[in-house]
Amino acid sequence: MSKTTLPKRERQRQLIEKLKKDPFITDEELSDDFNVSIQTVRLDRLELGIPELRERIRSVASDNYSKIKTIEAKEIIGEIVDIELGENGLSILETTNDMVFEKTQIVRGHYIFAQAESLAIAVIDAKVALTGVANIKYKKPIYAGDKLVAKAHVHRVRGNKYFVWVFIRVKQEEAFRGKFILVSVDENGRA
Amino acid sequence: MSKTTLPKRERQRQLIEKLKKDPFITDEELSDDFNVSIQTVRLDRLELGIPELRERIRSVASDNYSKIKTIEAKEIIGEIVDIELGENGLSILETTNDMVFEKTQIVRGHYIFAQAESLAIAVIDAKVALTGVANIKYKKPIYAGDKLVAKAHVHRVRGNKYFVWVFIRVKQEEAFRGKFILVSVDENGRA
DNA sequence: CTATACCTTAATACTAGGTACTAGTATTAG
DNA sequence: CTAATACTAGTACCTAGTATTAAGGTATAG
Repeated sequence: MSKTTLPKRERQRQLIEKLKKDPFITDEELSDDFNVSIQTVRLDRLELGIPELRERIRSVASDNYSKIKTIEAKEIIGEIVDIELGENGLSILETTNDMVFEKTQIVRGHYIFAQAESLAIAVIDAKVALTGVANIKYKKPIYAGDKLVAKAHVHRVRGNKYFVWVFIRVKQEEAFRGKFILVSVDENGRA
Repeated sequence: MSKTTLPKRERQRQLIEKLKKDPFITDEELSDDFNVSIQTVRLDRLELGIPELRERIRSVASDNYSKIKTIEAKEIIGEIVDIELGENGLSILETTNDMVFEKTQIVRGHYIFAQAESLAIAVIDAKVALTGVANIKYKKPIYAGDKLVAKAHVHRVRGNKYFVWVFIRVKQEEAFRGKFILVSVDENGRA
């Protein structure tokens, strides 16, 4: 951008920004960008306590390694602690900071929906299921850290249609209720 | 484990396994584990086409970096391509293999729900919103690769309640419809 | 106007975790 | 016995650094 060199303060501020956005930048590239020597970049990093490229990459990798693992394990969202196939089930979801709206710290609705739907699907005694209809209501906001306890109950079965009710409570207080009509399908996804 | 060295085949098989489970192992550690020289490990990697530690870490990092980014960018699920605040909006979600039930390749309902809810929240002209009630219906199964086109329309506003209808189509065919009642809240999450 | 402090650059020695290559030994099969 | 296969050893080189010492430049205070 600009050819003139920035004052130290500003340069360091931008350095932090830059590496936050993209931690995969070498000192050499940075020294080019800022139009200073590579030593200056290194002094800056030292002052700011920013580790070297390889460490940055390593931490991105190991941070996300476990993170991704848990996200993928989320075929079913929430941990099923008790289930009676075709009858009822109970699952628990510990909400985290990843699940919230930044501004309000309120857990995004679809995580709650996902827990409920996952449990509803798990509880019915069919190979594969599809949500047909859901009628849901959020009763009160849920915050990061809240432990959601979902109870599902198979209300009625008619043909390949399952009527499942799910209630989610936080500290004994009802936070969500949903009625799902699930449709079991064959291997080809036909109802 | 065993002090005796394994036959080459078996060692290489285990090497692959090991690095799959944990890609953060150096050649030196591997040579210790397998009780062979570091050169042997390197020959093995060369034969098997396994890159060096730093490359492995780098790819874990960058793979997951974008993956995490998109997951985190999931403040809004799907890409909003058009929006008239308070009126209507349009978003597109390209479904991927990450989103499906393994057995049937059918996209999990909560992704669809999330797209619809995200758009509904985005379209209303309020700082923060919370889903109060939703009435939804899945009309047909959606498969990995399908492009979901969601249209939201603000139906009515009453006080801090917004009635938003969302329709999702796949190749012009309706796949989902939902009616959301969204509640705007203040900074403290109160309605 | 000079002295001091700070900023920047340069240069050198050293590190981890490799690649690429050459040269060798040990073991086994035919 | 010979050839093939498996393994080990060692060297030169690379990248992206750390750590340290030294040397200039500039701005500001006295």
